[in-house]
Amino acid sequence: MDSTWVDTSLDLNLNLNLLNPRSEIPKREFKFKGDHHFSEFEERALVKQENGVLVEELNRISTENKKLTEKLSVLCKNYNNLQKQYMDLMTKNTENELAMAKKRKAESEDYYSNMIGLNGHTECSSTSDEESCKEPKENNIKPKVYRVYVRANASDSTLIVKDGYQWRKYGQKVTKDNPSPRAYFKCSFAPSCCVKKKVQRSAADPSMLVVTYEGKHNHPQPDSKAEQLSLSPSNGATIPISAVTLMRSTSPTVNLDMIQPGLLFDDDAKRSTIQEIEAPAVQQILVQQMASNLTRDPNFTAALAAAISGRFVDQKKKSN
DNA sequence: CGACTTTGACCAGCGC
DNA sequence: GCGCTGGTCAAAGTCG
Repeated sequence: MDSTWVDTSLDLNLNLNLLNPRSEIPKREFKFKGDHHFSEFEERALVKQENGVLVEELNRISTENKKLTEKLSVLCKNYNNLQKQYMDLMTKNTENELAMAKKRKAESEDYYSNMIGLNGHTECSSTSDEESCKEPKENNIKPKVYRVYVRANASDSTLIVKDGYQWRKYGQKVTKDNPSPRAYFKCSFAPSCCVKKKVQRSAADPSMLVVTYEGKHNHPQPDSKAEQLSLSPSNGATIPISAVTLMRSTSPTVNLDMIQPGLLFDDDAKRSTIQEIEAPAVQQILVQQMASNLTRDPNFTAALAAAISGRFVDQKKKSN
């Protein structure tokens, strides 16, 4: 979907002629009209007339603003519905994939036993936290893997993705298929937490960071304020967590013991598709939220009105 | 001084 | 067995 799905430019439909007293609005010639001096009465009448036109125009703009706000909220509603439907569809597809994988697994038990664990568990599910870290390796159970794509500044070499959790970097490696290094992080908030994440720039699109999460946190999110997943600090931009959730929903959420390994890691083709879907999706959400916030904010409308009136006063001064 | 990052060394898995 | 590769360790360095 194109990011121009909603026009965010504030077309206030200001009749600039309104701001230019030299055009349609009756010219104010207070002092002379030929040899004729306006009387104070005539002068007041002219001002009154002009004020009337302005008030009328202001009312028209307010009405139009209301209409636009309504249209925007309808658009948001429709978008949310579509997103919900899309999520449902994705969930169904994932379930189907898992079912197919199960079927294949049953058919070719030998093949899968060589490639992956036989146990159906996909998460650290043991009773103690310590065990939850060790057991997957011992029993050949792979923890749940989430892959998230995050847009980041291409010039920023740091592989830091703030997601609200506390991470300790324990390694960095240049991999074969990607010139940019891969950084390895462990959750450092709780010593017993075994969640790891890998961050690497996408080979296809250096502006995208590929974040792979492994395992499940066994503690609450330490930074509750960090509901937004922000990009590297240098650019200061943030992506709302809803956007990331959406991205995750489109990326292959996989259970290693169910899906053929090739489907999981040979995902270059998938990745390009994912990027095509995700990048505009994030932009849409940003645009949507910005527009929604702006139209709901009374301060913004007040500031807008002030700016318009200020500009009008400026123009008037200039024309005088 | 403690927490965190960097980086070279080491290890395990895999293919040939 | 050997080499390649990804993942991890741990000592040294850095920073607040």
